[in-house]
Amino acid sequence: MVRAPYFDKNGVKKGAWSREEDDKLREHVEKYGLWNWREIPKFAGLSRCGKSCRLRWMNYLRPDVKHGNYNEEEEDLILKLHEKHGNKWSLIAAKLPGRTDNEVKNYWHTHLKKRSVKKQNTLVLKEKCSGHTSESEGSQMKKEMEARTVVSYTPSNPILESTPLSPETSCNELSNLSTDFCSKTSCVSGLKLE
DNA sequence: AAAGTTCACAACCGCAGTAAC
DNA sequence: AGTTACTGCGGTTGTGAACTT
Repeated sequence: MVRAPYFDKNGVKKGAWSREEDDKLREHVEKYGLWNWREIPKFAGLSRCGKSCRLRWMNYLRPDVKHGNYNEEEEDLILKLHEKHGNKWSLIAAKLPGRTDNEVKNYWHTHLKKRSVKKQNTLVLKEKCSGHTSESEGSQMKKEMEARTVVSYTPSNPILESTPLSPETSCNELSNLSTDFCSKTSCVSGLKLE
């Protein structure tokens, strides 16, 4: 699950942290506090760069950090805050006690992104549908969106790449995905959605 | 059972902001 | 005012586990 430990050309260790390294860092920080991340690894007897130590401490070793087990409240809060602030992970994490920006970011990408995209697409579709009153306009729009789905389905489409599609995926869902991608990328395929 | 694919997440990289000199 | 060093942030990558074919 994590990168295997290795040494770079400068003899600095990288990759997954061992239990022993964690203990050394924790012990040093508890004893002397946080003062200079560049110096801490030297004094703690670690072959790591300061940046790596800082990340390890901030995200996993800090005593107040909790891992996993996100409840619904937290999920909703992340979604709301992301809607409001965008990818300001440190800002979002600050509102969630015990959560780190890295963890929130990972959680959003793996669990909440799909929900967020779907929600946005539903809203966009609702708005568009409410603007088309006649039946012919509605069916015309449906055709248009289905056409966009074909145009937008390329390997470079990040939304589609990140969203698994089953054979049962409806045309509407596909349209939603392409719609979202278009709006996000200023419509690469040249079909603009206003 | 083996091979291929997707998921989950720890860790790295590069950049920007800021403080110190 | 310019340069350097340090820190923090967000994007991205690497890889083992889990799942599917």
